[in-house]
Amino acid sequence: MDQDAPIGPVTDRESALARDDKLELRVWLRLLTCANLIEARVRAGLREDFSITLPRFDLLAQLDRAPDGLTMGELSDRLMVSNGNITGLVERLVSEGLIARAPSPSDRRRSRVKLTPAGKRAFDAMTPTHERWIDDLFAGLSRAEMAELLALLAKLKRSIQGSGPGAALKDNP
Amino acid sequence: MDQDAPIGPVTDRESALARDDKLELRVWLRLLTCANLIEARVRAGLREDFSITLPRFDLLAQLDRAPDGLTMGELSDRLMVSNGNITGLVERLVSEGLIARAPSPSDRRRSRVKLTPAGKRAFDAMTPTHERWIDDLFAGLSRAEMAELLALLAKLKRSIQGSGPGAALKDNP
DNA sequence: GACGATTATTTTAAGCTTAAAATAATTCAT
DNA sequence: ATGAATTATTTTAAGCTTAAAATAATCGTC
Repeated sequence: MDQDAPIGPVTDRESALARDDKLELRVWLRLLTCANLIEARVRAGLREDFSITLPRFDLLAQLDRAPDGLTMGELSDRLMVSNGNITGLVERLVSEGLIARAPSPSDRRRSRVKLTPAGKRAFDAMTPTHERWIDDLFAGLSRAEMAELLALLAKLKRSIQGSGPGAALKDNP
Repeated sequence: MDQDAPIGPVTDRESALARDDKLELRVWLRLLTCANLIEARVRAGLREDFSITLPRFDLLAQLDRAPDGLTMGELSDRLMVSNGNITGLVERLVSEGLIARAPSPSDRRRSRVKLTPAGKRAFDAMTPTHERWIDDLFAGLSRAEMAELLALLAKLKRSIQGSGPGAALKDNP
């Protein structure tokens, strides 16, 4: 028996943090908790309703937004996973007939990956349900709160990208 | 030929979303982007500076906050991973000598996992550096902004837990 | 106190993920 | 043009992760 239904008080990574801990750490752990909770719901929904995994869905979603297809490297960037990861993921989706690979004419190192008609159809069948799940998960927030959250996350994203490796040697204006 | 410089603008999952897309989806994807970026930094830092993986560090961190140790199930809840996952993670950390398992005297199904002195020492050696990484990543936000973000994420967390499976049959006040 | 239901954990099979090394094609400065 | 450096991708080995089934112990009830 699996016991993964989070009924009752959830005791996650961040709930146990004493309240005098560092603010940065608390925000990070709460952010991680939210991301994990949402991801778990979406993953379960995709499996139960569509028998597909989250990584495969994410890859299809990227291709759906790119009518001309994407290279392996572009997929790796957008999904924020290692390039070696994409190789296997693409292989599995090709063998399922949901995507197709074609060598790039100009650069023989590259290949371009596209949705097949079947892949497009499969993705379109999942989108409305997926969007409903997300809407439900955010139902407790007003549009103003979501906008505020979006803005703060944008600032955080810039902060992250401004720190770390190469922060000093940026050549951007 | 690629217009994407290695340092230049990052093209991740959410950057490509048209701005008329649903607000909920945009917040979710930006949240995911931030979580992925932070996780990647921490993962790389732990590997480079301490030769440890993120899951192992996370498990040690949970045990550090639990002087009396935790059961396998408690670890699974707190780290928000499957119970089967914990089995292997604990095995590896036991074989490294960083944690120890002891059968629960009252319930022979359970076992209690604790940090060993070596594990405590190893974790204490990593903590300050880890905290510095997090502080750096959040350096672009004021304390007020972090507090606001923390509050919005708390609201989101409640929203998530209030939706989904069993939302109607909650027995909590 | 026996028995069905519940709970804690492990096992299994498959898939995901990473970092590092390897392969192969392109670019660039001679 | 040649060769060094760069870029795109695959391979490899190890580890992580999940869902589902299996095992085993406890609990509740009669």
